[in-house]
Amino acid sequence: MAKAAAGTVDMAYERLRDRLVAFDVKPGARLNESEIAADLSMSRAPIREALNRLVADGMVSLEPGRGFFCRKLSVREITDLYDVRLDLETGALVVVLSSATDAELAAFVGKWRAELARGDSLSLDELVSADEAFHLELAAMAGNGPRMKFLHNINDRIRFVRRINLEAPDRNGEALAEHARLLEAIAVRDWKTAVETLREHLARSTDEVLLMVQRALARIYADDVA
Amino acid sequence: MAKAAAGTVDMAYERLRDRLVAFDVKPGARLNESEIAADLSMSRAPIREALNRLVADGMVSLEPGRGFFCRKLSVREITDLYDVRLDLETGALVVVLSSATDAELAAFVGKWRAELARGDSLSLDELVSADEAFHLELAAMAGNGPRMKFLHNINDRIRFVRRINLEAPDRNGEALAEHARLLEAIAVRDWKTAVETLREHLARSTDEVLLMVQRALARIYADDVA
DNA sequence: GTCCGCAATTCTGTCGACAGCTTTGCGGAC
DNA sequence: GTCCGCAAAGCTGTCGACAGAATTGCGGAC
Repeated sequence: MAKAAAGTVDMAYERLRDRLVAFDVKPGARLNESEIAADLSMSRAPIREALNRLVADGMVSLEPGRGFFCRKLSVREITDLYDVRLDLETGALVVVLSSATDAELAAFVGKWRAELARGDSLSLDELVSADEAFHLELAAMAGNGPRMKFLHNINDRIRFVRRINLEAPDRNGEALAEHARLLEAIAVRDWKTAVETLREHLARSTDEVLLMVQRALARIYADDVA
Repeated sequence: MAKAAAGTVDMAYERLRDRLVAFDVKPGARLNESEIAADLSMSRAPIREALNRLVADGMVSLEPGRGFFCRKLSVREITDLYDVRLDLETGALVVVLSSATDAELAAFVGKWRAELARGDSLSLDELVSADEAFHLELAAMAGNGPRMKFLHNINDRIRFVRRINLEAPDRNGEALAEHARLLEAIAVRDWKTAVETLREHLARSTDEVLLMVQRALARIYADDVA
């Protein structure tokens, strides 16, 4: 009764993380281990191990004696995460502009020029993943593993509201334009405008985030109304 | 047979993390669950849960079917972590200088002026924790929870080599001087020199890190020679 | 002396069980 | 009608056990 192929805990971790990212579980709700175990057809042990990983990720909290709880959705946390993301991506951008080869830069710019060209024809989901991929691939060129891990963690935690933010038609057009501007600055290694554009692109006022979170909560609790 | 006071897993997590931070376990060595369980007087279950948290922290890796292994000590990872730390602390510094009240700034500056004044009389251990506390408290003033969690994680992962770096007599004097300079720039909200000083303070060349890691490895494997 | 292969041992990964705390839900008092 | 308290149910936290894979160590072949 050893393992199932390769990593039963990993599977539980990924599936639970996906649910939490999408807020399939309501914020602050308790996670019933037995229920999850039955749902994923495994024992409680691997579930608890996966949940403990998610505790370290900040995706769930553990109240001793009471169990695991879904992360709350707070304005403060989202703005904080956006701030950290800005720091990490800015740092990566500077590294990339100063140390990437011309070929690497050209490949990146070429690929994303093409992607952006057909930006209007993308569905919302495609647009959201393209947005995330753009930022991640740019940062990945800096070749810093730990930074990428932090960025992935941040992306998981903000994805839900980020998606909602991009739903606004004017906002996603704006985002595409900002990407294009950033891309052209990168193409010519224009350090200053690239950083400035990224800063403006990622800057989120508390008011804006408040709105995003409110809409997110409405979405999450929508089916309770029906 | 419920729980012991408050969080058996937490205790295992903290004790294991302390060992891993100090490289009481050799890099790449396999962690024997039964052994650890016996040592901490508990079952394997909470040990495995704690280890899974440490996987998410990047302190151990999990090879499916083979077990948990202590993190390796690589030059690349240390430089990467230093780079990320620089980004995070720089971001925090900017926030602090632009949004902290005069009273907060004065309190911080006053406290650390006094601390730095008696810097020469500190033992190495005290100096190391003072160094870490200085940076953490400064960053904490930005009031960003996630960023602090990332910084704590980074500190845990670089502490061993950081300590060795501070052992060099000239280096720790240098560090104190840099702290002092940074502190005075903060006192007058001199944004530019503060950031520049921090940058120089945290900049680590690959060669320098290579030396730190080499010394670290020598230290870790020292008892094998005897 | 070295290398290969097999057997014994060790360890992981998972499960089911159980003790005790938390919560829930009912019933009675006021 | 509301509130308090108690009993029943549910869930967590931990343990021991076991099946199967990985490693180790021995013995024989060359």
